[in-house]
Amino acid sequence: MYTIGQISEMFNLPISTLRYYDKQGFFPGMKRTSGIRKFGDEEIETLKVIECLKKSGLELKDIRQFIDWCARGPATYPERKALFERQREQVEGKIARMHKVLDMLKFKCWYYEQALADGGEEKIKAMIPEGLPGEIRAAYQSAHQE
Amino acid sequence: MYTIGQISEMFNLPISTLRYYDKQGFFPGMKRTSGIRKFGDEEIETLKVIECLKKSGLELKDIRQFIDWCARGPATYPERKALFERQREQVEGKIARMHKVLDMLKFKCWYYEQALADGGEEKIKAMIPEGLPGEIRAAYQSAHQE
DNA sequence: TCTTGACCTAAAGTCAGGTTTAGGATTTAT
DNA sequence: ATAAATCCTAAACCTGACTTTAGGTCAAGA
Repeated sequence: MYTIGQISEMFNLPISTLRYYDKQGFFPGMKRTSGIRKFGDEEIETLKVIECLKKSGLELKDIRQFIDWCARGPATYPERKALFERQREQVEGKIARMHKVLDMLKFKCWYYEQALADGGEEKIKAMIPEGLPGEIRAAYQSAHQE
Repeated sequence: MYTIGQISEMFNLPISTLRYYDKQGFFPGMKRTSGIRKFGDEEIETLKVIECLKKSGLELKDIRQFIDWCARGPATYPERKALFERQREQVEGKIARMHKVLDMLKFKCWYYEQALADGGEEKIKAMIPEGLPGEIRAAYQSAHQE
């Protein structure tokens, strides 16, 4: 069993955030001794899931909904499964979009490297898109499609 | 030249957002005819860069800083280059973290599929982590390390 | 015993990034 | 020429996710 301060260090989250999560109902079974919160294995796993679902783009109220499903037992397995499948798709899409962002950034890195070497942008601008070197052209086109 | 409504459709952004960006100084050279905004190629490229930098995790005030650098000419090439290199690293890190999130989600998808098949979680919980099938064990361990 | 550090609550405050509202002006189609 | 759609501004409002404040309780070491 851990105190709020230990969990704060463990997860690198402010104490105020942990209290806020508790107030929002994320730790329904948490024990206390004379008012002081005791975080156990269950709460630690919950925090891992909160972090995961947050990073997947879910809002706290929807994470709260998941916590409620957990408390309602096996009858909600289908909802929980569907949630994770949905978030999995979301994250797969997100990663794909991030690769496009990365292509734009790669192009811009090259662009300013050239601009710095040439002392201006005119020469580069005239190269877009046909005259760009192969790898850069691919990044440019990936970033500018649609 | 395009009206705000056309740009709104083109980028799938609310008109109010475009006006908000304008008010924040993102289109310093934008023309108007009798008060009505005219978006040109420059503004379109700016919007693409805003979208890219936003998705890379940059705040609007830092994107605004970049716009100001652009207006100050070639003297700021080093700052602009450094910005894109920094954001490129950020996004590479972000993608790596998203793969870990994805591993957690894959594990949870499998978990609830099993729970649904078994009618309970006891059997699965007893398998963690040694008894898990290879691919699932890898995802579990990737998601639970540190 | 006393004091210091870690814990507690409720309620108000903060911040980013917009969105809505209210009241007009302009442009386009009929 | 008039009606409908689209544009404008300033200012107030909103949302999510915390954080800070103010005032107090608890536990462990000197």
